[in-house]
Amino acid sequence: MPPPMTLDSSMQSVRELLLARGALKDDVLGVRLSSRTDDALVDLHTAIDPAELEKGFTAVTRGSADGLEIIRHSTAHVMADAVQQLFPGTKVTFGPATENGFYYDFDRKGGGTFSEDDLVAIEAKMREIIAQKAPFRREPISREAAVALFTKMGETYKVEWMETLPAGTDFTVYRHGAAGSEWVDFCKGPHVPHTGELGAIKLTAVSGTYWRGIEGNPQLQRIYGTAFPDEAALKAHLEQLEQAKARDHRKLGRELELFAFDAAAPASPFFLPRGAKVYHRLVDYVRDLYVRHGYDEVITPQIYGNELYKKSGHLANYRENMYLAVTADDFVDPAKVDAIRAALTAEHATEAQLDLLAAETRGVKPMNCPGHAQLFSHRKRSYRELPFRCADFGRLHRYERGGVVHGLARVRTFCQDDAHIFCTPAQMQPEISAFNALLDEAYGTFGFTDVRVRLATRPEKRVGSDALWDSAEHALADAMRAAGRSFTVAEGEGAFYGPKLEYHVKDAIGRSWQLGTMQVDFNMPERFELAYVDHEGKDQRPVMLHRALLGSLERFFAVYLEHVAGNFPVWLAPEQVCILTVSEKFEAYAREAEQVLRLAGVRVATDLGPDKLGAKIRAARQMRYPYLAVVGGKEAENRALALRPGNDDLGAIPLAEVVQKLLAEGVFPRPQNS
RNA sequence: GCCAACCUAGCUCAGGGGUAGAGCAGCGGUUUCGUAAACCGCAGGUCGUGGGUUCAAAUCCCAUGGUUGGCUCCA
Repeated sequence: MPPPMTLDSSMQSVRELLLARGALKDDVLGVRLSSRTDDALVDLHTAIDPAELEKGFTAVTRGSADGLEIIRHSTAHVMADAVQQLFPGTKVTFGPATENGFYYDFDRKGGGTFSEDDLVAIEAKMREIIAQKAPFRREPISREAAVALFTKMGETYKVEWMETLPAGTDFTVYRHGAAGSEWVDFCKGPHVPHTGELGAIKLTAVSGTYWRGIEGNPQLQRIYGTAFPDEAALKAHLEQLEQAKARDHRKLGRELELFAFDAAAPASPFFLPRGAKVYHRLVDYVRDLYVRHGYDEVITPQIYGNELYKKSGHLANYRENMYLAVTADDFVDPAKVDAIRAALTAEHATEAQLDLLAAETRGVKPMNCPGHAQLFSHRKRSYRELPFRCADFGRLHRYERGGVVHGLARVRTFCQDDAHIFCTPAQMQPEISAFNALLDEAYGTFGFTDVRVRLATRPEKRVGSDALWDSAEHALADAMRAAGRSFTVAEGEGAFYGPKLEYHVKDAIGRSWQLGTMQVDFNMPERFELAYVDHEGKDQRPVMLHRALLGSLERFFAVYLEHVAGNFPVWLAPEQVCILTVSEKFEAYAREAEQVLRLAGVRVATDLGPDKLGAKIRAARQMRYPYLAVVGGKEAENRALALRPGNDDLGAIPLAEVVQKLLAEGVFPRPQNS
């Protein structure tokens, strides 16, 4: 063990400082210092200048968000300790706390993997370490000593990481365990006082990952776990996971007969009649918005010759995600087939290869934008036509790798409520503002009130001048400010052709989803040499705004289905009401009532079978019809329906009134003034 | 694609070398019933697929398809 570095005599541990002030409560794990802007979270082990504490601090307790992070980070250390005890020769890499727990990435000796049985053993070993209540210790160390120590330990990943750290970085190690058999990690902390502070732990999963997240780097084994201040909090977390499972859209989709998947077309949904009704209602709702917000819908081809995708850049940059459409005639010349195969599979296709693909192959569209650019340039355009808001519900196909597909949320065929707005540079800002208003209306309709926006700015690899980027980014930012909306900036995360706004919503159980997007694109108009004639008769280059409201409708279907846990509102539900007979004696009237509702345009289901009413209500509730309508002797006699929304009971209502009520509730939601 | 796991009736799941099971759903019958499960019966599966080991494979092994959880969080 290298000797600890001598500390500046003015430094004192946070523990001592708090103790002297009488502020060291049992549940305090550290402090947040007001004097520091970043890395303000400091544990009890850390030595600081007492003056720093004087400037103000907040005690970090076990129950706080900061405390939770400390607990989880320390639990990750304990897990790594357990793993190295049970599996000697395993190398450690990174092990951070995360939003829902923690993980640690390992390189197991000989490239071995961990099984779920291993997790059980590791968790048992962790509990042993925790029971020892062994103290954590923090130790500042010189770069040279750290490199020497971890080199000697054979921790090559740690050493590699140290070598990437800039000069002047403070190096520290943390140890825990009994003297003589301490587990040590190169770590900046913070950590709990001793392992006894931990306890409510659970290892949850094991997965493969790559060193520093880069494909091609050595394959590591990641073990996931979670930890909480106490067992009750852990139990609550696990129960919440169960709840999320209960409203999983894949489960609801099956149970409510909305959609299905089949190995005949992996990751491609079959929308069943009930699901298709909802899907079409969603599309028609967006169309209803479009009418009032000045969009024009177009219908464009599914398959294009690849010249188009060469022009747009997709063939060079997106072909691994594209489906090709072939015909028997494409296979008559074997030499050509070989050349096409070579061009398709080349990591960086040459210009000649791209030309070959463009000339000889067709692609199924993965995006609408190239087709819309083509449509725009189909004839001469005047400034009087702008902005041209070109909407398209075209079906898109993208080949997604097997591991990333997920129910309806990530599929290989889908449709977006997509539109491209062709406008002048001066029109950008008002168009963006108008889109915000449109988006507010739509999201409000679906009950997504917690909307967060990220502005993704210019990436390193980009096209267009800095002046254009400035104006594009300002247009997005100014429009957001004008609408009084806050946003965060995601530096360098924009698309190569322009910056974008990403709209994220939180669903009913607090999960965040990206739905809408607004992108400013200078690239595509350039590539397609798009032009409009200005009022002086000169050609000008339009800007393309690429925007989606709900995003992929498949994905939105999934998000919304989980958000409402299957309980669609009357305007969207596959069937708005289900008629139930008290006994089969009332079938005739029930059928008549069904017909009246149906002819009026109400979506209606029936259960006229021989079951008892209680059983029918139970079954109908499980199908989540917004309204149940009971038909018995009284209703048949009075030409009424006993209407039951949810668990409520409105009693008998005349049939004609029911029709009016359901029609009124079934229209697309609109703001008051439109 | 990579790591781990799973795949048995339409759905949820039992069975883990020795003749394929249950509940729900479906179908038939009895009951004709007033607000979250009436009763009786019938039918339904080459245990994802292909190969192997074995006297014998749903069960063990290999391959393959599909599915699920991960592969963004940085010492």
